Amino acid sequence: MATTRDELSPEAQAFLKALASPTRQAIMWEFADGELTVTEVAERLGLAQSAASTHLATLRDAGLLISRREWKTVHYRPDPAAFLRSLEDLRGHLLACCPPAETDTGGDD
Amino acid sequence: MATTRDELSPEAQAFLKALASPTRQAIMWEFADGELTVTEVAERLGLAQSAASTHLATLRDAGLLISRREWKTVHYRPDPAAFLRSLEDLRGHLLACCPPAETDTGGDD
DNA sequence: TTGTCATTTCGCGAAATGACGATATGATGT
DNA sequence: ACATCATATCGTCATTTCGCGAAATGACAA
Repeated sequence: MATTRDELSPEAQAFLKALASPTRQAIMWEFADGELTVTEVAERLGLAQSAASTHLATLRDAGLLISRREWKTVHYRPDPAAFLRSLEDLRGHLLACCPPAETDTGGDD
Repeated sequence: MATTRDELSPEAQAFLKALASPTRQAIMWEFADGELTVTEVAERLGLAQSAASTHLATLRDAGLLISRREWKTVHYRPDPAAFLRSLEDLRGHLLACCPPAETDTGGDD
């Protein structure tokens, strides 16, 4: 049983704070094309390079992205396993404190 | 199909912003006991009543809580159907942009 | 109507966030 | 060594958020 009434895991907390920003959401959606560098993200989003770097670091720290250094450039890439874990943690906590009515049609998932 | 590469639904956006606050997370976990009034939440969390009211309104606006007025007092209650919808929307978007690698360890759950 | 209780809204100051430009670090090539 | 490119970090400023107390709103009783 992974979820109690305790606080969220630090990863899930960071996950929420990271994705609460519309800018960082937009950054995440860009990764459908695969890996991206800091400069590429900055150009696509119309952000300063420093801003893109900070946001990517936040997303990496939150477990949403993985960074890989290739010579000069750093390539960022989604980490589905990690963010699915946070997502499950979050859902577990929500269902633990606030279960759907038992009188419903029955469990499906 | 509910999820495209588009932006998150406004509900899901509000959901994320609402739960990004540790204080509002703590408020949510209190609802395991059922309905709570503004004053009760303020007392349990050690918050000023006005602060509790604002946070509860934020959570309600984000679809996490439902408010029900009974005479003088307002009773708040979780809305599992709504926040599960936001959770699914969020997961759909993340899986759309960042699908788990097929060559990865393989999905098991 | 007046009075009381619970909640909401307002005003304020402190702290966090997000953007930028400028600078520092790291890696590569000459 | 120096120069260059990509990234990370720093300093600053504007905006937002979060806490509080005080005042306004709404619901009920007398």
